Amino acid sequence: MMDATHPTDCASCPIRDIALCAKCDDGELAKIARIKSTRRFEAGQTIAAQGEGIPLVSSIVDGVAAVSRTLEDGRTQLAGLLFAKDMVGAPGEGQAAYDIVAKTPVTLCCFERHAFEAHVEEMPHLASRLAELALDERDAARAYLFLLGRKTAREKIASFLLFLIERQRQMAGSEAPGIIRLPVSRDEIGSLLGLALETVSRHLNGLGRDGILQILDHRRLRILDRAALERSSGDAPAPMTPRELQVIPRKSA
Amino acid sequence: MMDATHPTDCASCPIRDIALCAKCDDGELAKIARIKSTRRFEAGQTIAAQGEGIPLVSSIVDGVAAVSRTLEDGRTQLAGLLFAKDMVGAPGEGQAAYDIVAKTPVTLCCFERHAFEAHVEEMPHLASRLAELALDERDAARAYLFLLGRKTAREKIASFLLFLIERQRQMAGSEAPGIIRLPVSRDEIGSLLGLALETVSRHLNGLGRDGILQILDHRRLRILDRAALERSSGDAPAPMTPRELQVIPRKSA
DNA sequence: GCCCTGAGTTGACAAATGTCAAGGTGAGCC
DNA sequence: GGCTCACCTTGACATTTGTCAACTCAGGGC
Repeated sequence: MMDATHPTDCASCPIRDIALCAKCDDGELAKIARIKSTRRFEAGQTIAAQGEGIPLVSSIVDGVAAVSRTLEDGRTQLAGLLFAKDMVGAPGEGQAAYDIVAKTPVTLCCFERHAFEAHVEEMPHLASRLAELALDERDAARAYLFLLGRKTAREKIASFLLFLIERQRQMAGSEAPGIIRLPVSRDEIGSLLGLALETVSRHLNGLGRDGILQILDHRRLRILDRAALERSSGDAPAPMTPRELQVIPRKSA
Repeated sequence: MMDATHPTDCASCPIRDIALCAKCDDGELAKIARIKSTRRFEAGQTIAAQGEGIPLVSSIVDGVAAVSRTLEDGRTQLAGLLFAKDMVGAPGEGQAAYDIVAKTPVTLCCFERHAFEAHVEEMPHLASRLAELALDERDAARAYLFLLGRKTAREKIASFLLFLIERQRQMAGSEAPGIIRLPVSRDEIGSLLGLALETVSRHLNGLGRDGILQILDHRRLRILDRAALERSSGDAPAPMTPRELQVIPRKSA
């Protein structure tokens, strides 16, 4: 289920400044480094399973994972993606609330749960950083909810692409500018957006036909017209006519 | 924008055991009580506005609020509901990420931000409780995402009702058992579920015609057949035929 | 090379949902 | 009482999207 442990150096850690340890000074860092290990998962491997206890607290150093749920009949429903700095098991979580599955090769920075929780209680830096990260993830989940509200399939897909662009920009240098790497299949994009995989395929190709993007291969797109993509997302930088205060109508069926 | 300040007693606080202060001992409680105040908002009032700084850190003591976003043209999109114990401004949040609007009368327990943040740094109980609450809210937002994935309108509505039942059960005694109070209009339910208000109305009445529930008035329902409601929610306690591992198909158009 | 598999694409059709429009109901107010 | 207004309901119709099915394409193993 998981690869060997690779101890690594915090000084060269790509998420040193944004991870749980971001506020720790060198002394504190040395303390938690003692209970630290690095783990690697290949695409497709389950990092944490719903209902199982997680003996580790960890953050994603590199790669993309999905928050998912497996139904009794074996089918899978996705509810979001996790990127560098996102936490996988958190202190105080008795057991995982859902599955976390690697969608690309994922590197995790892990701490032994029990020891980590003890450190949290004595290092205010760590506790408050933990709270900040948890609030960030809450806000990310909410932002994702806004991405899905009352939109057409095309708008959802455009929004999703913009979301990926934003995420990939944050962890800079991953790809040539203007290129999006899709970490998931058409079917999984459908699961993330509540659409059928055929609908995803059609609208992705539709955006291509409209000259907004170019499909390089199944997992890579080139954005040709970012402004048009934004207009397609339905996230109204808005018509100029101020209408009465009302709830957003879904753009169509 | 907000009512007068009403100092109240923590000993009789309905969220004493689940709020930010849950882990605080009497001494710590006394400390933070000094910077505490209670505020009340009427239904419809904006508690926090997107982009504005929030000078207070607070938790909902009673009532229901919505996480929402206002588009440039004045229309509103909802992305979730907030109940007792949920936080409204959190420590470390420079400014609100979205609007928070009261949907019923809401009572908040508020702390002056700057002083509260200082307390967080020196009280590990407070910091770790804050992190727990933030993680809870992250998980609630994710659970809500699962509620929306690849479902028909009827399934979404049934799931939403079950979600409300669960929330109302937690803050016990609010209503006779089997009665659901809807904190929002049909239009707002539509915004929460990504549906047209007419679709919400039709399926709500459809559930009524099927004997699953009874519409008492626009804001109150009686659940007549909880098991059938669960079956209608699409959250598969599942057909017994184990199928191949695949992504959940949307149940229909 | 060949076959097999998984993923993606495309088309035809059906069904669910959105849109438009008309009408109903209840609360508050004069 | 009888307004008005907001909210809800209901119907008819248009459109999007899902479903089913066939086909293509690329990769891996033998």
